[in-house]
Amino acid sequence: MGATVTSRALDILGAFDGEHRSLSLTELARRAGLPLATAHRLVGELQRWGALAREPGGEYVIGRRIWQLGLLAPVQSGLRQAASPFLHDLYGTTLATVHLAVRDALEVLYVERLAGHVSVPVVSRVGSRLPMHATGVGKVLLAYAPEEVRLEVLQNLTRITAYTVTQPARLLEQLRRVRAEGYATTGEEMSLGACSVAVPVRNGDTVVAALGMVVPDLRRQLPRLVSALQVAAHGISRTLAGPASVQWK
Amino acid sequence: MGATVTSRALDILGAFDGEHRSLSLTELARRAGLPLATAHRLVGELQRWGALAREPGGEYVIGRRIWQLGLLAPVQSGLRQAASPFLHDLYGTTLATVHLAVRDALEVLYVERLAGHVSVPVVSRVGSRLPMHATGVGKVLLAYAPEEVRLEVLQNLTRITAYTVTQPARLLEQLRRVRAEGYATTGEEMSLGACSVAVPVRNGDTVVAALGMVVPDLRRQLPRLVSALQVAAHGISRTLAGPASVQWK
DNA sequence: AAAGTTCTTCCACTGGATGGAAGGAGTCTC
DNA sequence: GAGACTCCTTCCATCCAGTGGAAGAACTTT
Repeated sequence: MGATVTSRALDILGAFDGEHRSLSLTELARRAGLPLATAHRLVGELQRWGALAREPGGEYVIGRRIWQLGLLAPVQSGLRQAASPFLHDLYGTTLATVHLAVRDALEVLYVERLAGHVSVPVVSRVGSRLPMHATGVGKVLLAYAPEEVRLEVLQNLTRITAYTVTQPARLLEQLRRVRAEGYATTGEEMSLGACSVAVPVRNGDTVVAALGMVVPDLRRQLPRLVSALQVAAHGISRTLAGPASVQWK
Repeated sequence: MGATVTSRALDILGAFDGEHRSLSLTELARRAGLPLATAHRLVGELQRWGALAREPGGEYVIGRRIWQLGLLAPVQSGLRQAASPFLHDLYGTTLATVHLAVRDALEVLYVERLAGHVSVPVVSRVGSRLPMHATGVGKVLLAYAPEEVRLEVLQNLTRITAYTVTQPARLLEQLRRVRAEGYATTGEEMSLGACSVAVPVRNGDTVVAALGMVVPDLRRQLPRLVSALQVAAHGISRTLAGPASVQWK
């Protein structure tokens, strides 16, 4: 094998995801790729600490202590909190689905999402990951990502809908325009019936997040949406750079 | 020593808290009680997995992966989501600080909190823990906790303000009344200038959480607040019991 | 009651974990 | 600008915590 103990414990935690919020010991062992006895021992220890909890039915779920720890992550305590009021304003004035996302390795990680009943059905959830090349926020983040990230992503442009951009050259051209014009758009590239616009959120000079909206149709209202997004993005940037908040250092 | 590898890895994670969101390797090792070399190795592994992240300055913070995992905890995905709209309604009609909390071992764990600018300054934050005997939500949770929990808590009634109830007999009497009347109150027992009311939130027959509000003065408006809280609590209960939501099993 | 599950415990062997020590890489001090 | 800091990284011989097959307990199903 050659697996460290820590990596095994982490594999157990990694066995949980949006589709698997509660797992029996056996499932957990199988998904983590560990022998039952080993999983049993590790799971016991994780549970005692509070990383996992056991439901009445005997199944394991993520524990409160992990939830609590997660609240300390900078995504949550810095970015998310700084952005929250601006997202609400945006949502209030447009009533479209609003997204805040960061780049995590080669994917988009959704940090916050506001969606009304009215709005277009969207795939993303808070905490979920999507490919960068097919989402508005993803294109923004990719446009400002380090060269090597961009190259790697361009090598693997998987098709999701008929409109997904899968030619590296075409995407590169789009990214160039994102940098030039300050916003990105998509048209049914991730899911049919959904278009999106997104703009960068900066902290100082570096782009730290992207702010986007999803609407059924862009054509008519693009300029209006872009400026609304930019106002909000600037607000977030100012808050981030601002009075070092309460929670920095 | 006799510490398992897993426990050491967890000690590292446990070194982070609300007052220590970012730690240098040395601090981390000291707080976790580990030799530097050991901490270094474990921290590296945690970072590679995404449990920790490294800031530009070289300090470690909780990583996005932990944040993401935390979103899967039942506290978050079941209770918190079910309660959210009702909390907003409550807040909207009263403009007081609103709290949702659960019992975690012998303490109150705050799951959600809405506070306006207007409201009384309060100690609690989302994810923080406070003693049960000095908070409204705590008294509710204690009143419905298993006998053994109650006994243990009663043995250690630390004084926080001049008004904190520290006599076991007096607290027991209060808890009896909580069960009889369906709500609990506090008057400056946790922090001066703040009073609170709280009611239980049930899932079926069992009390799973407490819903509370903090106000500068109770006298005049108690009945009004209690009924508002109860309406909201019932709503939450119904949602919890309800259509098994999207996210159960 | 027999044949399934899934979970828990045990224990002799072994390879991953350990941590003191030495060596970088900055930063401050006089 | 040499010396004294602090903080981080790497190395490796020793050893103890981790391992996981197997047996058995606790259920459920047939």
